[in-house]
Amino acid sequence: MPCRALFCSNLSAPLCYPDRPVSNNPLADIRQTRLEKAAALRAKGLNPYPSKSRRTHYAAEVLNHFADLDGKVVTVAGRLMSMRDQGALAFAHLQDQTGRIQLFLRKNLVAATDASTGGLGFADLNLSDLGDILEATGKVMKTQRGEISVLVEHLRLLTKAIRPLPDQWSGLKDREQVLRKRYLDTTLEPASRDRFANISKMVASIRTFLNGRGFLEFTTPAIQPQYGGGTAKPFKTHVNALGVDMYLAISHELYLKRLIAAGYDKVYTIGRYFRNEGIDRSHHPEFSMVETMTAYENYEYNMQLVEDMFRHVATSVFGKTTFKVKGHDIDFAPPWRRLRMTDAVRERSGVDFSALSSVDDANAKLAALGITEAQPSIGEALVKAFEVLVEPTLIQPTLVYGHPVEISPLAKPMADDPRYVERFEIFIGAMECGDNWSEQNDPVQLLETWRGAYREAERDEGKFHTLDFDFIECLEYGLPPTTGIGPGIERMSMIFTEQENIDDVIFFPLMRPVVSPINAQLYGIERASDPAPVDWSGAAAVTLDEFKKLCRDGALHPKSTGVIVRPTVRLWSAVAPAAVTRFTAHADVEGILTHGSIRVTGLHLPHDENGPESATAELVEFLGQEFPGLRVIVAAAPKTPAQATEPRMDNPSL
RNA sequence: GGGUUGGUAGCUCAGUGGUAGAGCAGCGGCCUUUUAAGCCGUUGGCCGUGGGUUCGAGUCCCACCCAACCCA
Repeated sequence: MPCRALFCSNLSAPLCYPDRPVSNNPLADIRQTRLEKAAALRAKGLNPYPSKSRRTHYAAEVLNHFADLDGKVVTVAGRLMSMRDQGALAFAHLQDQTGRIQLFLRKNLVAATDASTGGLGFADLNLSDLGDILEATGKVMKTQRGEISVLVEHLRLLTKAIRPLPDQWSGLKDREQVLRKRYLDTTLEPASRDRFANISKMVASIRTFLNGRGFLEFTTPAIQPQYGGGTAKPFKTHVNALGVDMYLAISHELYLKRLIAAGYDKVYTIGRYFRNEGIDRSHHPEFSMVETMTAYENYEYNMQLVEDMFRHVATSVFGKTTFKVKGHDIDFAPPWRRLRMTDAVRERSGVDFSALSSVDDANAKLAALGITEAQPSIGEALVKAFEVLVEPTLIQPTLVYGHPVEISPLAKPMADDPRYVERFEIFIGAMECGDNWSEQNDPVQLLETWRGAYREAERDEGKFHTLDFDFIECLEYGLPPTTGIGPGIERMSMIFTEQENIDDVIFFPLMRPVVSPINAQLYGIERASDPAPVDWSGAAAVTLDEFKKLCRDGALHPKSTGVIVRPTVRLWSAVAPAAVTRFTAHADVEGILTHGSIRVTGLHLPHDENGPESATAELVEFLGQEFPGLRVIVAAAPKTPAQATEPRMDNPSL
C-alpha cells in the first residue's frame, strides 16, 4: 500500500510505515504525521520523551528580572504555543506554569541536531509541532520590538505531542469539551488556569487559618458503614476484602465528634462528600467541605470563626475583601450582620412569630403575607416566612440564628427560649453558605430522635439520619459541649473566584462517559457510543460449566494479559451418622470483568485431595486452553483445607 | 422532572431543499527582528445517531444520544 504521507520529503527515514492505515479522518492523519516525526527524531538518535529537563528559570522570572538576567544564559521549558518561522530565523513562545516567554531562534546560532546532547537543530525544527514540550537554553535579550526573549543556543524536545491543540486564538469554546478536557481549557485560557490555582491556594489558606487557631487536621473515612451526619441519598459501594456493602460519606461530622470524644478539642477535616442526588449549577454529587468541631464552645464561637476565616481567605489569597456575586458587590470586611430569625421576619413583615400561640394564628398571618401554603407548626410557618420574605434580601454576609426547634432536631435548645435552638446559617448573596449549630450530645435524646424518624423501608432514600449505634455508644462515654461549622469549598470557590456555575470551580466535573468515534477508531474501542460498562460483578457467581460456556461464547474474555485466580476451600465437619468430611471450593477470578471479580463455584475437590490447587486445576487448565498466552496466577491459598473453614481474605500473595 | 438552545474539518464558525464552505491548525514552497507575521500552493468531512417526507435532506418531520442555559 503506498504511503499517503509523501510530503515529508526532507525528513530522514523512517517516515512512512508500510502499514500506515488509510484513514478518512483528518485528525488521524495529523496524528500519524506527528508519530512519523517522533520516529524521525528517534532515527536521528533523539528521544522524543526524555525523562528530565534542565530548566533554570520560569518564564515569569525571566520577564520580571530582565535587568538582572539580560545577557545571561538561562534554560526555560514549556509547551510550544506559537511558531513564526521566517526563513533563517524563527520566533516561538513557550508557555510554562508562570506565563509565556518568547524564543528567538537564529539558524546559525542554534546548535545542530546532536544525539549526544539531545539537541534539536534549526534544520530539524519541522520535527517539532505546536503543543510539543520544549526546552531552550540561551542568553536573555530584547528583540527590536522590545519583547524579552531567549536567544536560543540549544534547543531540546522534551515531549512530542501527537495530537494538535485546539486553535489557540479561538480557544476551546465548546462547553462540553471545556468540561471534559479541562487540561485543554487551562492550557489555552490563562484565566481558567489562574482560577484553579487560586482555589488550591484558597484551601491552603483555610488550613493555615485553622492551624493558626490551634486546630488539628484529621483524615476521616470516606468509606463508611453508616452514612451519618446528614440526610442525603448515599452512594453505595462494596468492600471486597470484608464482604460487606458500605457507603461513601455524605458527611464527616460523626467522625469529627468521635475525635472530640477522643480528647482533641479543636479538630477539622477537609473531606470529600458524596451525595447521590441531583446535579445542577450549584450542586455536584462529589464535593468538599472544611468541617470543624470545637469542644467547650457553642455556636457563638463559630459565628466569629467563620467570619474570620472568610476574611482571612479573602485578603491572603485574593488581596481584597470585595467580590462580585450575582451582580452584587459583597464586602467581607465589615463585621457581619447577625440577625435573629424572628427579628428578621418581624422587620420585614411586621409579624412577630414569637408572640403567636397557635398554628392557626401563624397560618393566618402567613396568608395575610401572601403565603397560602399552610404549615404544620408555628416554627415552620416562621421558616416559611423567612425563606420567602427575608432570604432573597440577604446580600451582604449575614448570620441568621435562632432557628425553631421543629426543624432542628440535632441542635441544642436555647437556654432563654427552648422554642428556638442554638443554630445559625450563613447567607452571602442570598445563597445559603453554611449551617451550624451547637451539637446534641445527649445520647439518650439523640437515639430517641433517630429512632423516631427511622423507617426501615425508606432507608437510603435520604430522608432521615441512619441509626449509628457505634456513635451513640461513643456519646455515652461523654462528648463535651461541641460546636462545628461546615462551609462548602465549592461555594466558597464560587464566591471568591466570582463564578456562577459550580462546574467552573470543579476541575473534573462528573459527566456521563463517552467515547468519541475518532477515539474508537484510533484505539480500537468497540461500540464507541456505549457508556462505561455496567458493573455486574460483586454478586456475580457462575458454575464452572457456565463459566466455560460464557468464555467459549465470547461473552467473557480477559481484560488484560493476566488473570488472578483466588481459590477458597471450605471444610464441612464430619457429621454423624455418615461421618464423612466434605470439602467444597470456589474461586474468584480477577481480570475477566472490567470491575471486580467473577466467582466460579462448584469446583470439584475430592475429599482426600491435598489443597485448593487441585480444586482450581481444571479452571486454570481451561483458561490456558481457551486463551492461549494468558498468564494465569493462582493466589497462594490457605495451608490446608481444614484451616479454611471460612473464606480467607488476608491472602498475602500478590 | 419541564422548557429553550446547540452538536457541520483537529479548533472556531458560516451554510433556509439543489455539487459541503471559510479562518486557524496541518502539509509543500519563499522570506535573518516577528507579535494571531506575510505571500504562493495544498490535504482534510459518517454535517451527533436512527428512522421518515421528497426526484433530491446539513437544511423539513419523528425518535433517541450528548451537552449547555433557564425554571421547579
